[in-house]
Amino acid sequence: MVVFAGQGDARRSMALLWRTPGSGGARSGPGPKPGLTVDEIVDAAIAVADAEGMAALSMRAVGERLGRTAMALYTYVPSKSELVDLMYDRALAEMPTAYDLGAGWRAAVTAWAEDGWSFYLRHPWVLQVSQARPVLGPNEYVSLETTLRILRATGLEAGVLRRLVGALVHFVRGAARTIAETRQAPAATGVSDEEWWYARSALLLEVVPDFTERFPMVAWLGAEAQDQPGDASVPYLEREAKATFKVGLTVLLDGIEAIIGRSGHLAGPTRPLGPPGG
Amino acid sequence: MVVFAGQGDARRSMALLWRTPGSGGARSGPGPKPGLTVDEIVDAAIAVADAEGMAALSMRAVGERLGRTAMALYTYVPSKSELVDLMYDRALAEMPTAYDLGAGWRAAVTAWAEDGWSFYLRHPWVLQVSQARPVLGPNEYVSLETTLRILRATGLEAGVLRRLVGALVHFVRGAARTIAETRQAPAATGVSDEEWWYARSALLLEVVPDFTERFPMVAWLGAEAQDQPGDASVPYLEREAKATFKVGLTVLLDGIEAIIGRSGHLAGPTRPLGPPGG
DNA sequence: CAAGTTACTTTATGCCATAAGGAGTTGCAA
DNA sequence: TTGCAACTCCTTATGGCATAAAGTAACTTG
Repeated sequence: MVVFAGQGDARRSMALLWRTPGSGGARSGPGPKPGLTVDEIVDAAIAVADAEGMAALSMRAVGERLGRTAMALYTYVPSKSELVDLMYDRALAEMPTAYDLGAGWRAAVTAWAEDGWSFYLRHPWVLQVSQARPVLGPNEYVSLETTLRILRATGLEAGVLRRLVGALVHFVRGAARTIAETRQAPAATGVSDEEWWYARSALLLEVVPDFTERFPMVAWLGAEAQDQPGDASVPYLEREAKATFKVGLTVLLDGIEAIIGRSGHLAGPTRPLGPPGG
Repeated sequence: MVVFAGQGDARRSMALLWRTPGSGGARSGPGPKPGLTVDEIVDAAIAVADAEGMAALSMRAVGERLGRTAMALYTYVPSKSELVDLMYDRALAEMPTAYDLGAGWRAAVTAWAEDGWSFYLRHPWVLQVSQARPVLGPNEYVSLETTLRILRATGLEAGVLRRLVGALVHFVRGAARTIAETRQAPAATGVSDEEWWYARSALLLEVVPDFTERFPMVAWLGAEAQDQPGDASVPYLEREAKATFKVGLTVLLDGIEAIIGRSGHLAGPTRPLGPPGG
């Protein structure tokens, strides 16, 4: 039998994620009582990442917040990367798990997307957790199940549904990422967005005096943006990002409606809409 | 007059990006001749990032590729972050700058999105360059101008157009990111996707024996995915990601058509479609 | 030819994750 | 009751990172 590299570690991290008995809290045997729990460490780590960004998340920073050294954490968590996995899954628990389909799938998807949007803005670092080797934790699946329950109401077949979920998630994450990164930047660099843009656009015109001739469409769009009135209490970039989110979502939902119309005509009687008994 | 922090540095990096005279190549004055150019360094850095990912991009690695120490690079480039900006803008130069609108905007946007897709897969690290403080280099604007020239053909007004560009970019980047991260992972961890998934899903069923009952929709969608025949030469994840990209793009384009239809009816005669003389 | 400028190196500082090796605490078995 | 094994938590490497500081050598201009 082939034993893949790290399979032992994989078992431990799965146990941690799913809170298999014995992986979480108080022990019985000899030795000093644990002064911390995995949950406390995960919470502290989330607090650090929320406040100072993923880049500032170090084992030392988390340990300090709990009155320990960096190395103390390794008693509870195998490595930083497993800690990030735990943070990710724990944060995901904040996502709502039920949506009312009474007003139709479109309203439900809109609510879901808005919830995702505000979730990512609450925890911007989540967007930096790689999806390559996904965190197969309980809340990832709860969240996916919730999304699928909504989208099943479109009546589309499984293959299209699967890809639709992907496309929607790509869009929501991408839209949120813009603001998430924007919000990290001032804290990280000590320069506000206004200062930065003011200085940079002055420099741009200095270095590229013929900007308007070289990039007429860009200049035109920029000029039109100036004209818009706006609530000054919300920074311009945030207002614009939210507007992009709304427009994009409308477009996506309109597109889904179009596909539903087509598949209804083309495919005749629809395929089964879910698992037996769903 | 207020001098913002780092404005001097900002001027230098703008000069580097836009290749203002004196910022690039051979000098005249005393001292040894420069053995390198900024371009050579940027190319070497891109080569490192393409081959080993953004995480492996260190000043040492770039220097080594050029037979220098890490510190030698600081003669040419103010810091690593400026180097990344230069890499970003230089890579962006690969994006096509002209699209035929003869077959309509829909065909052109599709071609544009496909080009973006393959660009991001050629240079996955580009997706890790923060958009918070955008790299205001020439090729960013060339690329934006190109996109706008295509989308102007939709006849939509400036505000909607601006947000549409954002939404499309979010989607393309998001879709590409999935594969980009997937491709980095095996090299970074030494475990192939197949091995990883095989081990992980076995563990999942072991830790969560009641998976199908807890997540019926997820299980259903997973089962349906198994049934699909597929070209075995392309890894499953990549095939699926490409399919997500195609479905999502179709949905977006259908949605744009829907919006065009509505705005035509509601807004009456359209607003000017671009800059004067565009 | 001397002086100043510049390319490039070595060395040092202070971060980071984490391996290794204690030190002290606790429960259980002899 | 004693002593050992297990355990938490600490200190101290080790090797990576960006980059500051200072040194060396090459080159041009006065």
